[in-house]
Amino acid sequence: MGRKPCCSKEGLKKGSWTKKEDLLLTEYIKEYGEGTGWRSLPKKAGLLRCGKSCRLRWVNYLKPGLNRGTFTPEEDDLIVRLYTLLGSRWSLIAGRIPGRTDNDIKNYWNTSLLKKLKAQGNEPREHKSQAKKRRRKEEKANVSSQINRKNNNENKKKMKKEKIVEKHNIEDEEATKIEEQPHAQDFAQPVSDSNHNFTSSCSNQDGTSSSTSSSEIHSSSQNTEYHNQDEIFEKLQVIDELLLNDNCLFQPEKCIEFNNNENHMLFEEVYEEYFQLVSENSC
DNA sequence: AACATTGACAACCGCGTATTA
DNA sequence: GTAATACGCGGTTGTCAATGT
Repeated sequence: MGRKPCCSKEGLKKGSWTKKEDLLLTEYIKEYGEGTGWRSLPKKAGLLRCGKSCRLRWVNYLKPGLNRGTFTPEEDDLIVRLYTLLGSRWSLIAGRIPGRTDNDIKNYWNTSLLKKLKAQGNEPREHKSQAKKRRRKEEKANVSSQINRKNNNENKKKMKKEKIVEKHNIEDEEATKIEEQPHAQDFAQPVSDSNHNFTSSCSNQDGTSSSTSSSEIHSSSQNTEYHNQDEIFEKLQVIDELLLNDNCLFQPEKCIEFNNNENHMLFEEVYEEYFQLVSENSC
């Protein structure tokens, strides 16, 4: 079964979006919301664009509440820490940084932050998942060059089988990792969840999903030998409280106001302690 | 002034997964 | 149970403005 393209490419516009297109998309979503299906949206909104392209434009550029200002040192720090823990799971990282999108962070990481860190001699180690990905890519490249096209189908079947086995191996490894570092994943839970109790679904590297609630995290942390897990959890809760506050630290227009109030002092204090604890754990 | 290089960011593409029929 | 479809993610490429030569 060949996968069809997400949409017919014929007659569809590509490249930069015009103001008129932005307006059409914004107006449509304002009226009907995001949940009406991206595929059918362009036609309904009068756009000659692929639904995928519309989604991307909305999510990364037009959506209200996006922070398009320069990255603050706090955000830099947060990104580096989360990258160390999660690798290039940009959407998860973005979920912890209000107003920033995965694309934003990914671009910033690739164009600025990584260079900055290299210059400082603080280049982060390649994350486990990244190393695995890289190896798989290299292997794939080698294998594909050797595959005899006549036997392509057979090889595909074989690879499919191998993938299943590999998937199981990854799952085993993830499970082991969680056992070894009980809360490495916990830091990936979005701060901006509306229910605000850390209940969230989390996409794993292999694409599987898991969900954890704060109570589960808390109770499991009590069973761990890591003495500071509870403390980290508490700090995270405080940070979340502060981030969900109207005077969110990462909204630049509110920064001045924020800098002057007590919450900011508290945030800095808790933030400092939080990263100390995370550092101890992630090293 | 003209061209080359670099940096930042927007957008595209392909893949994996979830959902639907 | 399976194929078709839709969505979301991460890697990569394209574009354009700023800067250097």
